[in-house]
Amino acid sequence: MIRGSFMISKPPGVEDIFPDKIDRWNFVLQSAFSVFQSYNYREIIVPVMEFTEVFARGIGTETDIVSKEMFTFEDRGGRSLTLRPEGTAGVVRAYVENGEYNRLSICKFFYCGPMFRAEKPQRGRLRQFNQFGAEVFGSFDPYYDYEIISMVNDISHKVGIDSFKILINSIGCRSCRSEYIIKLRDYYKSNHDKLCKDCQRRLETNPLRLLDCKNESCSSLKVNAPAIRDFICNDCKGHFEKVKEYLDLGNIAYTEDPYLVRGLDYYTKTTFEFVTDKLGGQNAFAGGGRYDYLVEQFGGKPTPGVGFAAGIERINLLIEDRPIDAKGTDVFFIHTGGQSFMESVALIRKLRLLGISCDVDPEVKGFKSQFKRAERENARFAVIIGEDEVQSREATVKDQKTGQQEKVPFEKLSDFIKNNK
RNA sequence: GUGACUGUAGUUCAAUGGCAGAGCUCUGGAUUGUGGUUCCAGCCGUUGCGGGUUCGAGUCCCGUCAGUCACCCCA
Repeated sequence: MIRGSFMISKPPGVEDIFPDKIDRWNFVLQSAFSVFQSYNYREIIVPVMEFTEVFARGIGTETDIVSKEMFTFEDRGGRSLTLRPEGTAGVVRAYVENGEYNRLSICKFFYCGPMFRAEKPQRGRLRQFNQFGAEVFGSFDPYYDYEIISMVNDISHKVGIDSFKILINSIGCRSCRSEYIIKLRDYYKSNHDKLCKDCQRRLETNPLRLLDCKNESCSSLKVNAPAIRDFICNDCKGHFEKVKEYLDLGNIAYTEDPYLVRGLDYYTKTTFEFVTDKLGGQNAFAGGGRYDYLVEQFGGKPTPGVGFAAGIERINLLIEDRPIDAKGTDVFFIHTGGQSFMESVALIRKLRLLGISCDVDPEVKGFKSQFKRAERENARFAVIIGEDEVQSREATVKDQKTGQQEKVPFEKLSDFIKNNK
């Protein structure tokens, strides 16, 4: 901080991302995009801001996300707006609002962008964070559950995440799940006194989450708790078996976790999470599942769906030791000022118009500092336009990798760079 | 949101309550116009911020802000 000035700082839990981190960022996004393309998914861009109703109805008013983690404010007309805490609800709203289900029987989308949750920040847990994700609309087929999981698996390998586990579960459909929840609630009610305070509240608000509690006395009750797999209907059971069959076929290893319960109410049947032990408490870097009633909840024609979202910052943390090629400029010009600089500027303009990346320091400095700068800019070539070169109309081109240099006439410079870079 | 810990130069870290320092980075130089290694020199601070105790506070106390970790939750 400069003395006498006052610091304007960023709000907690948001990040500035400088160029040295952008190479890794782009590598992750490009890897994801190329996998999306290989599965024939197409990009959709939806607003980061929606009417609060979109998330309240979509995600569920009793969830942690909606009840305490949303950035919500009023517009000037007094309508309640919210910065999106996740991507699916907005995509579903757009799908329904534009009547997309009338066009194609199956729609496959991917998206990426910032999400916002008012949580207490921690490493790998930000208030503004970025996700990419995908959604499929229009099919009950378990093939698509597999396709989504397979796609996340491919992206994870492609970006170089060393060790991760895929947890999968089925939480049933509308009918069998509610039957299960009644049984679950009965079981825990009879053990009400052994539950921690949080769980006594969960018993009313979100009984599925009882299975998630790490409190010792609560988790010991889990052993004898009714398990969802004993309650799901034949349809859900068959669906889950088929998903696993596809995963086996694709040689994709997974771990069944009968207690995997996700914090969004819209899921049905398949849920999954990609987890790692390298992110502390933030162990999931991707997650998703099926949501067969969400579209009709938004007033659309009943249309099933399945999707996932992955956290870009968390993925970056997982691969931060992995070297990424840093892109530098093609040519850094070295000059001695005056006419030498004027010739350089003219040549730079020509090369740039031909798509060759050039840079130069306009100040007159020693060769030593200019070469240092060329090094730092990761230049492929250093081109010297000094007094001798202006006289002979030949540039001295130094290959920064080999250290070799040669004379190249001004008019042949662009061809030389193009052919050798 | 609850609890614990941390906060010193651009950065990584030192400094029994007694003159705020080092490595790296950065800038310049080591005989005419050549980077990465080496050597020399230089720049960089109201010790996160605000109070208090003290002859004296980077150090102790209170508050505040931010970060980290755990809980919670999830990407």
